[in-house]
Amino acid sequence: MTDHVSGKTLQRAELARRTGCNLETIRYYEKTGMMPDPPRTASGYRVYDEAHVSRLRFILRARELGFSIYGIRGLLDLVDGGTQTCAEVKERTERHLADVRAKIADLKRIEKVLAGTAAQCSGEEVPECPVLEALAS
Amino acid sequence: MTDHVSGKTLQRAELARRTGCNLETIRYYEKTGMMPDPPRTASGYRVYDEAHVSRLRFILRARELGFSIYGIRGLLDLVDGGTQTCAEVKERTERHLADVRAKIADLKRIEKVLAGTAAQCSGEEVPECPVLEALAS
DNA sequence: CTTGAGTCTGTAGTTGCTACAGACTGTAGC
DNA sequence: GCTACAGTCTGTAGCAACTACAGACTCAAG
Repeated sequence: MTDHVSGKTLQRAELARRTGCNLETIRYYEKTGMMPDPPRTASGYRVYDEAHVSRLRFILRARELGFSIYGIRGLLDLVDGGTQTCAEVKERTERHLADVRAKIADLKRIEKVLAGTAAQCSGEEVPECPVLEALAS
Repeated sequence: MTDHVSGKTLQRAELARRTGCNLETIRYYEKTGMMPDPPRTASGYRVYDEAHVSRLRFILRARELGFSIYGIRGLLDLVDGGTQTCAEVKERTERHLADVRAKIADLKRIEKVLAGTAAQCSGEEVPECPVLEALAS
């Protein structure tokens, strides 16, 4: 662990700490090909640099925005593919945006039902609970 | 399969068809204790009745409303527990409602970011894509 | 030279299903 | 009665997207 190749190098735990990513998740992203296989020390320890930090942040940010692994991989392919075809990125983003909006609509429908039935509850110990009735009917 | 005990009896496939539930999911709900172990024919075939249909519909409806298996199990316990303490059902519903609302808020935030960045896209093949920039920064 | 923290690997667990494989059963036609 | 075929049975493996071990190794400090 005394490799000082060029610039700052990080171990896995440091990368995790700096990105807020779970330690094991880093290995998972590597296994799934989203993160590149990092160089290793003679004893096999992974060595990361600032490029890895950026890459991981990109992935985490996309995750935060609800992109699936599959979707992120697509985005990364575009990034890695040299020519970044903005139109394609835009299209994917908008498709994802449509998904997000559909999910919001779904949840709002659910919210309405839940709020409506809960509001009917007296809170008393009555034999008929409006929520359970709503679910059963 | 010539058991006519009392009332209409259904096989698994019929129960699935009538509730819109996947065939295998029924077995899964049985295994996880949400559906009761149904009686069997001499040869081991599961036999369902209208009570099972209702129960399964209850479960599916709760799933639709985003309750987790764990949450549904709680609801079912209350149902099965004789005295249905409405107050408790209400409390659980409201807790779930809060979860749903939090999820909506989350998705709205995501929507905003996605819509904002996508709007900046020219769609042209420019070297800097605003979406990718937004993710990377 | 030992101790303790960090890392390595592979694998199993999570949630909520879904989809098999391979054996059995039930029914209809001939 | 026999055969074909659909339906059922079981256990187990797979999906996403991680997360959490166990058991072996390595590294730096005291």
